[in-house]
Amino acid sequence: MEFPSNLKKIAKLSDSFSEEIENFIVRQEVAKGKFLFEQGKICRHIFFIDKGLFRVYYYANSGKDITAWFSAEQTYITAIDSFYHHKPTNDFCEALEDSIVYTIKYSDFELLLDMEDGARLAFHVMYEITKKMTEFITSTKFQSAESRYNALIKDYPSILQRAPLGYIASYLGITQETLSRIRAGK
Amino acid sequence: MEFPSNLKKIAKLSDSFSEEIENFIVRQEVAKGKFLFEQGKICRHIFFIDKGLFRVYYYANSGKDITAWFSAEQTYITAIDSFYHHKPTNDFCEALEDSIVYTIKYSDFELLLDMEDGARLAFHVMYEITKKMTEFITSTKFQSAESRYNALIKDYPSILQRAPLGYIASYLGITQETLSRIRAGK
DNA sequence: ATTCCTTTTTGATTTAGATCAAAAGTATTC
DNA sequence: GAATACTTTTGATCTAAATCAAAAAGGAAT
Repeated sequence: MEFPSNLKKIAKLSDSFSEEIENFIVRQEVAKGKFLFEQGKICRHIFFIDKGLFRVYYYANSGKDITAWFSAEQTYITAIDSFYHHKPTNDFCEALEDSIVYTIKYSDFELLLDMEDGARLAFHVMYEITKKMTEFITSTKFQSAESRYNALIKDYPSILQRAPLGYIASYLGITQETLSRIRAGK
Repeated sequence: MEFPSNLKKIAKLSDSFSEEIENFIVRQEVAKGKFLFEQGKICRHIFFIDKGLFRVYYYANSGKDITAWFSAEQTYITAIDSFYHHKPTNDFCEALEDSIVYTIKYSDFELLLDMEDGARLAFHVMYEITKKMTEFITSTKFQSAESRYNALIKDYPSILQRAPLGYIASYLGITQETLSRIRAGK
């Protein structure tokens, strides 16, 4: 299992704890088009993506669906508010490719929290999520659509081959038409 | 001390741990205009605001300063990447009012992580930060300047009396002129 | 008061990106 | 292959918000 050994290093986990983790983590194959969580339901897991690509999205009041996030290899996804407070989420998380994830369910996560080094894991996971959000927020304020697009393909070059244009556009907060024009070089 | 007793309930901490916390938490008065952290320096604390108001901001390439966050009573602030990895932050955090904060330094935070219930604290703090960010990101995508403004004053009514218009405008990602016109009702 | 300085408002113009609409490409299925 | 659906591009127009500029309104200091 690739995942815990990476984690152990990054989150500075002890040998015993990272062995222990394996008892709680479940490997899961997710076919393209399947969902990790859905609007109206409770998200009961944290997911670590080993392979594949996911899109988190929601429906705006206007009715159109808006991409909140993409998540690919070596990142975490969950609907944090739903996971933590056991309440329905407003988001969908769909596999855009056949994927493999490692999952941990809330009750096991709670057990891990109470173990030695559990805090390091919790903090690490939340840190990674927070960092991604911080970068995104900074990248949107007062940046033109074009520079946001350039920033995306710089640190995520494969996204263009892997996701439809419309999904990418709403992630960037622009319309598909505008994104198409940007790509064409105006 | 008000802070730990709140925290104990919210983050489901044990009696002994929430007593223990008090040994690590330092109360600090921060005069208006003073900084909790600054660009180029390492942010070595997590701050919990008991009273007052802070603005986190950075300088864009254009040279203008942009408000990343406001933080008022009962919220946490830190420069998470700097705090976790001991590297210089890019942000400033300035007190907009005479304020009182509770601080914990990294080395003590590490000690807490290793204690029983430390994970609950870590997860709780990070959860609160993440939640705020998620809401902000959702509120910006495809929302007009006016509705973003309305959303802000709805869950933060006092901000108008407490922060200059220019700071609020850059937080919303709009110019001060536009915000002024929105307030005037066009 | 008067002056100086900061913050906010108002006005005129420009522009990035939305919207509406249709055409062109690319896949998938029969 | 034609027929069907998506997906992406191109075109024309419209609009929200930026930009540039200056006036007004508040505060603080003399």
